[in-house]
Amino acid sequence: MSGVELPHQHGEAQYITDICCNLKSDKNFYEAADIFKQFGDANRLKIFYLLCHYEECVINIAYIMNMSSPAVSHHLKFLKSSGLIESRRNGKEVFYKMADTKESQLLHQTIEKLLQFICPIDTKNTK
Amino acid sequence: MSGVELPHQHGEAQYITDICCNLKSDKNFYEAADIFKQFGDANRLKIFYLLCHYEECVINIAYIMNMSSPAVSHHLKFLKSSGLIESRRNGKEVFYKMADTKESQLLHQTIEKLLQFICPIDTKNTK
DNA sequence: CACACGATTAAACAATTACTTAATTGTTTT
DNA sequence: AAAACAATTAAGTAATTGTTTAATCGTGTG
Repeated sequence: MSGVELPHQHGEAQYITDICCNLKSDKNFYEAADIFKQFGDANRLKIFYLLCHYEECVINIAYIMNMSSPAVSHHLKFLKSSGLIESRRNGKEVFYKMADTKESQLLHQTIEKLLQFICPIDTKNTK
Repeated sequence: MSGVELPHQHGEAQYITDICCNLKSDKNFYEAADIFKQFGDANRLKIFYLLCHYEECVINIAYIMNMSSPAVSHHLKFLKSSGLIESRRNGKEVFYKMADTKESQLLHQTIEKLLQFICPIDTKNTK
């Protein structure tokens, strides 16, 4: 994978090869995109944000989010499929919280920073 | 906004109020979700990643991505609408690159880290 | 000015997604 | 075992999205 010939030459063609190599290995990008996709929906983003701070059962999440249980369950399943949250059953209830992984921590940090950028005041006093 | 009564009591109800307050201010989350949405598509993620490293014209991006110009143009418009990339026209060509903003830098960092988590080997030698 | 080329837009389509309601599963209590 | 409650799954639907092809816009050149 050396000597990529681009249609237009702008002087960076010799370096672009490295990036091309990375871009060719699609799999990693699809996996990363799958994680970002989770936060592309505001409700799912809010649920994850909530679960970064507290462990909660579906009923309470639904109440806080002002959503139906099935809708919440759907989002939780989605988030869990990407390994971003984890669950434990306690009797009739299932508790969800942020997964204890590098990915989740990274994304949580990113979300906090992003919210600060978007509105410094609103997030100033966040616990 | 004090004293949120949750359907189920698990001992954290008194703290959950703060988070509820944040969650109520939907606008910020929708704005954040809009940014994450950009990276929920692998092709758009790759395009942004590319533009974090190089400034390129549409034809070259399309060639590298193995996509049609209209498809690329569509994604570029999408990315630009979120302020993640910027463009300049030079003659017949329009060059795109990562925007010089906190948001873009944050997301770029996050993407790099995430790719490392996903596959440490592939991204070890990335320039 | 006509033409070529790069980029964008429009229209159309297949695929995906988020939600609702209804039905089902799993667990606890009586 | 039956009833009650929490959670999930299924079916269906409206809305959104990513892509293709064709047409249009902008800029530079013969």
